[in-house]
Amino acid sequence: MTKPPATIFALLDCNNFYASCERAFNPKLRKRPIVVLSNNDGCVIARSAEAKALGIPMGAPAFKFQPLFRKHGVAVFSSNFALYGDMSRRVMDTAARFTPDMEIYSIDEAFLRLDRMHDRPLDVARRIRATIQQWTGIPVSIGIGPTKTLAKVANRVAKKHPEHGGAFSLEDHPDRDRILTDIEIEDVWGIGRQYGKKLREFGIRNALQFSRLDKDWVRKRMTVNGMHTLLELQGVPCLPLEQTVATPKSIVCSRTFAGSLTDKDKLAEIISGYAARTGERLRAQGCVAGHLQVFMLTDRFRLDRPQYSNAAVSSLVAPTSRTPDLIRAARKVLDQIFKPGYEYRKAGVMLFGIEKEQGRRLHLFEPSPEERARSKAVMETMDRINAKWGAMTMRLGAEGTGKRWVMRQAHLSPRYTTNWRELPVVRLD
DNA sequence: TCTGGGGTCCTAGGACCC
DNA sequence: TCTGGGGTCCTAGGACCC
Repeated sequence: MTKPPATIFALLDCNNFYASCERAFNPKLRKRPIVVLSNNDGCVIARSAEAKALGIPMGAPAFKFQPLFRKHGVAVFSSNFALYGDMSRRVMDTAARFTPDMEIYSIDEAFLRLDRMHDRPLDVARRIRATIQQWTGIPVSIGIGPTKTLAKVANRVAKKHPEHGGAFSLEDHPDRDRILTDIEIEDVWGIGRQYGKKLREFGIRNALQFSRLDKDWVRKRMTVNGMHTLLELQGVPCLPLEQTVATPKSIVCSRTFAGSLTDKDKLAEIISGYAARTGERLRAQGCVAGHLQVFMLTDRFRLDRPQYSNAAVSSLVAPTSRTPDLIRAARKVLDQIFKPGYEYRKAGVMLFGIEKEQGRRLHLFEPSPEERARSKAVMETMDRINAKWGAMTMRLGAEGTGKRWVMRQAHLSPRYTTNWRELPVVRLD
């Protein structure tokens, strides 16, 4: 009997993705430190290499770092997810030309399988990298290993040591032990702050030490997931390439407001807007939802103010993706949980009980087929218009007519690739 | 004034049933 | 009053990821 050929995983990861997206359309930003801020321009969620070198940490509150930004000429951007999402698609489409065995893991990462190809994995990786750079302007790093977890490790090495040219392979690497020794325990994929702290109490400080622990000991303390991490570090694949896109279990839209809010009608408009956004995403997945939750809370950082938070669920009469149904349910829940006199700082809408619309069993209280077809057509038209002309071009009255005043976005870049009115202009002087 | 948003999975323990 | 084992389902909490 011949052994099945070993799998070879590659992890492709965009370097400082959001910062790189901003830079791709603005050559003046080359070499300049860049930070991208969260919603409301609250905290730093992405940094260019230059910004990291200035010691700006991930999650840094923007207001505390203003002086540093000014002093070093840091280019500051509000997050522009329309741009990042579209750039992500371009990167992924480019990678997919090289192999069909690909799992899009996040907006800026993909796992690929590089066995079953003619050329050496490292050579393929270098070609993928160069092509993505050329076609999209986004720099990526690629790590290669016999398991996903080791591919992650290799990716770290590729990022940290530029002398490898952005691609590094750990398969059959003679010095694997030394490399694993250099990986801090919290930097292992699947081991976060809590487990890291716990492991350090046992004297486990790096990936190599962890990989030599007893399987059952790890399982008992870190669940089956921790055991998988252990085995994967030893080169035993436990996590397969997931190529089918699963139906989401939940869809959330929530925001922290730029200021606080006491007015129930305004809150109702905002929550209606969130319900509409979840509906759009639900329909984009071809799904319907059975339950809708609304939650709201006061400012958790202002302990001198009265605190209140609450959430409640409404079961929809029949699973639906129609925006009016979702808004109606959300407003009903708001009536239940709203308490006057509090300054609300954050609210959100969550859908769950999600299933594919096609082929599902119909519910007793389902609208008639004619009614369903008609409302489906209305929703589709709305989604098409908003896709073409920008989000919220067309919306329901319940969402309010005011501007999106609740969100602060003082440093927003143009939607270069997804809006005709914001295309970049090239001047040849 | 100022600290994001969106997800997944696992386990322990309680309620309930036979 | 004490006495059992085994199974399922649900929820809360805790961990992780980007």
